[in-house]
Amino acid sequence: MFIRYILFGQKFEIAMELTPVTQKFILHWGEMGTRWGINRTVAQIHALLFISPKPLHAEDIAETLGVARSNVSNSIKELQSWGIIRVVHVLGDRRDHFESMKDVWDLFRQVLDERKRREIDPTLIILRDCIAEAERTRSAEPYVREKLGELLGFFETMTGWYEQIRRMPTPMVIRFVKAGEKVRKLIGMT
Amino acid sequence: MFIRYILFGQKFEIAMELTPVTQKFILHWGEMGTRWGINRTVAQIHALLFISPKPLHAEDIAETLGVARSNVSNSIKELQSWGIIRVVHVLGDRRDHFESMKDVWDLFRQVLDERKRREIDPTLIILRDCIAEAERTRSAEPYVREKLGELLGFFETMTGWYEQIRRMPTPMVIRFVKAGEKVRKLIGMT
DNA sequence: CCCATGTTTCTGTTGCAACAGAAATTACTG
DNA sequence: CAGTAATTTCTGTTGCAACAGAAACATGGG
Repeated sequence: MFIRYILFGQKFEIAMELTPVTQKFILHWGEMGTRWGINRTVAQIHALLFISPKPLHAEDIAETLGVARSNVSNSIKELQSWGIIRVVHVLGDRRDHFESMKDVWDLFRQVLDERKRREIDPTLIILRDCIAEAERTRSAEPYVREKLGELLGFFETMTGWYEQIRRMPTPMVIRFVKAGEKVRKLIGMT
Repeated sequence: MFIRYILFGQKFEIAMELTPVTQKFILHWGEMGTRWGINRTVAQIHALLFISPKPLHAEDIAETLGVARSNVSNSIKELQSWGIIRVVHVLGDRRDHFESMKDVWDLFRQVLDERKRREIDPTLIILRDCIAEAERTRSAEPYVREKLGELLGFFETMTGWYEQIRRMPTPMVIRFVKAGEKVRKLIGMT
């Protein structure tokens, strides 16, 4: 969010202020992030890149959000690990520029995929482990085994379902979701 | 998780150790909590109550998990605010005992409801606000308006869909989810 | 009405993620 | 192969959520 110009053969840039609307959105997105276990700054940077019409470089981001350059660097790395931003290059500029995944549906799918990989899959493993060990050693109370089993069943059903959705192309997912009422009736009849 | 006994007319209780399986589960659940923006201790307490065959009182919980009594008190309040644990009373015992919602599907539905109420609904409001203001003042770039609109559309579609699911009784939800493949085909044909 | 038991609130402490700024490293250019 | 621009890594700091323990408060029973 800089304005760039050249004067007497020298480059200048001044930080462009965010509009109130943009600010409000970025701040809210940051708060939402914290509620979902994502660092506030990371979420803010993502919000900024998401609504930015053009890719931004790290200095831009640092200046616009008022955080340290190093902080941006690490946050960018975090966002990359989530696979939701990528590096692009601008002609005549050596600096890395970053842009967010722009399609909302793809974006959320990507986040869900990552969360599944990082959190749900390990949980499935742990639950299976626990159940196996409880079964083997007979140490745990039957009730514990029962409950862990129910939890595992739940997660397995849900991931299985997600795998289905996951394979659909975006337009089909949208159709699927929007057909909620219709589907409900169909299933109700089954 | 205490063993209680009476000796020479005096009550004794000793803290019962958690089985390795139970420990493993509680610790993992705690970590999962932190990843989703929920306090570790809160999540651990919930895990403990979930797999406990009988309601536990605060002292029990504090002793078993090795945290301060006051910490348990506040965490309990937090869990109650999520609506996933409730107070029960045991005959001949003045203390409050707590038990978790026991049905996995109900439990997750409850959590989803709360998250929607706390996070999604406010986000919808903010987004509508932002878009309205951008529309009114014409201050924001068209691109920003466009992106905010897409985001709003996404959230509206998803919440609309969730409302549908929300109204189904649990067995129907399960059927619905398990019928994933079938539904996919139905929609594909639509 | 007082004592015992149980719970919540208050207050000060602590551990750690988040962070800034400096230093080191890497990549480019003329 | 300097010299500069860009980025990452390192190191020390800080703010705050999480927490423990004490104090205050509530409740029930004899």
